[in-house]
Amino acid sequence: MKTISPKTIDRALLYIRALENLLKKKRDKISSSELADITGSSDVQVRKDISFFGKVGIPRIGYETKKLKDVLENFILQDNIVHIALFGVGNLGKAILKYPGFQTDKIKLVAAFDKAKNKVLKEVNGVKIYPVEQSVRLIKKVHAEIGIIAVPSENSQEVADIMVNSGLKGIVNFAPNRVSVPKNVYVKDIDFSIEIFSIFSHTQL
Amino acid sequence: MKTISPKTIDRALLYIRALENLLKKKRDKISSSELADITGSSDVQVRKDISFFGKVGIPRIGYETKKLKDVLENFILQDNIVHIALFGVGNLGKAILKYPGFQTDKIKLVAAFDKAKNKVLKEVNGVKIYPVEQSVRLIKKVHAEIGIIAVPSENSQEVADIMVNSGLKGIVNFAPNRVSVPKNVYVKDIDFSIEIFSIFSHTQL
DNA sequence: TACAATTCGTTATTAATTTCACGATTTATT
DNA sequence: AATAAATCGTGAAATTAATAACGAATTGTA
Ligand SMILES: NC(=O)c1ccc[n+]([C@@H]2O[C@H](COP(=O)([O-])OP(=O)(O)OC[C@H]3O[C@@H](n4cnc5c(N)ncnc54)[C@H](O)[C@@H]3O)[C@@H](O)[C@H]2O)c1
Ligand SMILES: NC(=O)c1ccc[n+]([C@@H]2O[C@H](COP(=O)([O-])OP(=O)(O)OC[C@H]3O[C@@H](n4cnc5c(N)ncnc54)[C@H](O)[C@@H]3O)[C@@H](O)[C@H]2O)c1
Repeated sequence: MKTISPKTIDRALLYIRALENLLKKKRDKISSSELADITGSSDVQVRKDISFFGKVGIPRIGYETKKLKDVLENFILQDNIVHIALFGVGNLGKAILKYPGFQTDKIKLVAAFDKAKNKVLKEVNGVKIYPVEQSVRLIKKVHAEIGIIAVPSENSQEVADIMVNSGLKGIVNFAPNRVSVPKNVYVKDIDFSIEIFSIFSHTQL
Repeated sequence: MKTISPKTIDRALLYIRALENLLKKKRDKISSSELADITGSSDVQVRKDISFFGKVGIPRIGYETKKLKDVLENFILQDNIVHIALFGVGNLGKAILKYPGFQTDKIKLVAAFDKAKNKVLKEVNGVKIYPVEQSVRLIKKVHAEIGIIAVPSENSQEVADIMVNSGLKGIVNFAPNRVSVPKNVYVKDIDFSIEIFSIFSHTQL
């Protein structure tokens, strides 16, 4: 039994969203090359990725939009809804709370936490902000799976520790430093400054 | 002459920042394995990456913090300052304007643009918000290199076109769709929802 | 019905990246 | 001086990922 590669998963997520958009536009068929254009890939890559999930395409026609979306979603997301807990309701945290992309039928931001007393117990975009002291209990109660770190880097490790104790299995870390977690917890760092430098270096080549 | 790999560049940026932090703490020596721990890599990977830049290490000792930082910076950033232009001063754009990481001695956010009349001509964190109509002229004037797209996805392509016309060579796109640009312009998509799904998938494996 | 055109699916090939293995260098110690 | 310990540097091996090449399937058409 072959295992799916992480790169294939990430591209499949792009395919899924592209397919959703196509469905909204009532496009019921799509070819590998058009899907490649939309998602910034190549037709071969698209077919190769999809082949992992079985034979879903129709030669000479392409893929049925709905069917392909269902096949990909079934494997990658099943009917799971991803529940998110946010730590830090400052500049970035507030923007995240207001982000409609985190309140869809597939993703729900279920709780926010802040250390500052004056931010606590307010509600932003339907999400209540709780004091950090209640976080472990509340996260377990709402069964969140993913945590977002949007606190200053000085506090990122303490937040990561709380997340681990709460049973979160995945973390997005926006603070510009790494946090230590047990190796069964997956951390993805998103570092704006490093991204800028990386792009800049790219343009210098 | 070997060319440097993009992955090495991205890790080198992490090394540089780690070295800066070590210097602040007056640590003047560092081993590949400790640098690996800090940056989430492996000691071999660190040495292999650094070996691209020459023989900078001292056997039995490690690397001189200052020297290694200089060598890496010299290759990757020279003494360039990266100038950024931001499009879209909404929830995310405002957070970015207030982000201190974008006002350092290596990165400067030099201009912001918005379509909405009521946002224009205000100043956030020392950066003035201009009407989009003036963007091409202003960006050329201040010699920005990198643009940030923080507008709704319906408007991302028009912003990308402006960026290309202004001569920007790199773009960070936070809108959840791809934009078309000439192939000499480098675009990095940062898609929060896809990141969440990706992490979630990881935790399911 | 035969043939051309189109697009998928898959194996083979190539390229890129990471990991391994180990020699070389330096310093400390007996 | 010889030996041990630590750490760098690097070619080779292994792994992972991307690309190419091409057969198979389907449909439209002469
Ligand atoms: N603002 C941006 O656009 C931006 C971009 C990229 C990364 N970041 C990073 O994201 C993080 C947050 O940035 P920001 O601009 O929102 O900062 P901020 O100072 O505006 O907000 C930080 C918030 O975290 C809260 N906090 C502190 N310690 C906490 C804890 N232990 N538990 C819960 N809440 C806690 C504070 O009360 C505050 O509300 C920082 O690490 C920053 O470097 C910010
Ligand atoms: N809020 C978040 O945390 C978040 C996270 C990830 C991605 N995003 C994405 O970032 C983008 C911005 O999100 P937001 O929450 O800030 O939205 P927002 O609606 O709060 O702000 C959008 C801003 O863009 C301006 N704008 C629209 N068209 C423009 C144009 N052509 N030129 C210049 N300015 C223009 C609007 O006037 C508005 O001020 C969206 O694409 C969103 O999907 C947001």
